[in-house]
Amino acid sequence: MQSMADFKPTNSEIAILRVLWQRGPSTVRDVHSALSHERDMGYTTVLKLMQIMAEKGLVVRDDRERAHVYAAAQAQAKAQDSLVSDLANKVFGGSAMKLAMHALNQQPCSPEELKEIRRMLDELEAKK
Amino acid sequence: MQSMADFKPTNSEIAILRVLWQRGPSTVRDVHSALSHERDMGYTTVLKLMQIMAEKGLVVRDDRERAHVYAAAQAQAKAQDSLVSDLANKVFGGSAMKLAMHALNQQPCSPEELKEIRRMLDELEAKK
DNA sequence: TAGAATCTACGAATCTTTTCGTAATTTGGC
DNA sequence: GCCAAATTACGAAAAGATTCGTAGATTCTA
Repeated sequence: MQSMADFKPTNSEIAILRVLWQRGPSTVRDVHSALSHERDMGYTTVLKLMQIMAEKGLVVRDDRERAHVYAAAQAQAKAQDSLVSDLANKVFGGSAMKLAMHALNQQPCSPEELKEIRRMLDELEAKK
Repeated sequence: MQSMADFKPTNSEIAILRVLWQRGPSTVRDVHSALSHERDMGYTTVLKLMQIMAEKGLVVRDDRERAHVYAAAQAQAKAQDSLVSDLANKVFGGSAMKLAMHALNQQPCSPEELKEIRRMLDELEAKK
């Protein structure tokens, strides 16, 4: 079991990971196109960032083709958990529950969403 | 009503805010002492950070005494909300509920905590 | 096959964050 | 009053994150 204490993507890196999670393995051009809708970044800027991410192990690179194909090294859910737990530690004294309560309180939920959460709580309780 | 879209403390700044929220208005020495248990930071490093935070408006400074007294400019709950919403936007497509579900799933909750959450959900539903 | 387009590599500039040393000032103890 | 201790101000170095230009290689197209 790896600790993953070193999974700390920067904001730009998160933006890139988001694209990779959504699109699956992608080239620099793919990512650049996807990001260009929201961000104003040069092509080589994205390239450089992705090269650095490969060095850091945030992404894996397949360079069999001329246009290298990058994929997120971590599953989205796992990465999300790391980031949630990081925030819990930084600003909620380590309590993920407090974090959850703030999240639920600050954004209106639809009745379906509320139901979904209750269902999840039931499961949690059952698993106990 | 201020938008607060610019409330983006860095990690060190969050560590300092945490102390100010916990202790209330504090001097640089207070904060440095509190942080020294977990971090290895020089006194003037903390001082400089807090001066910068005052410039940015993250803290307010009372300089009537020789040892200036700093206080967090935002209530803890408000700041927590900003950071939660920021994370939701960055990695959960803006959905605070998804964030909450990840938080609840990844850390075991006590029965009391589960009850507390259900109570909160009831309130949310009632308020609708 | 020549030229245009596309790609990677990489150095370097810039900007932000974090760090701390030094100087100057004030306070407190003796 | 004097000296040691504590404080602020501030410059600047170090480290980290972001940006992009240019060079060189490969591929595509006419």
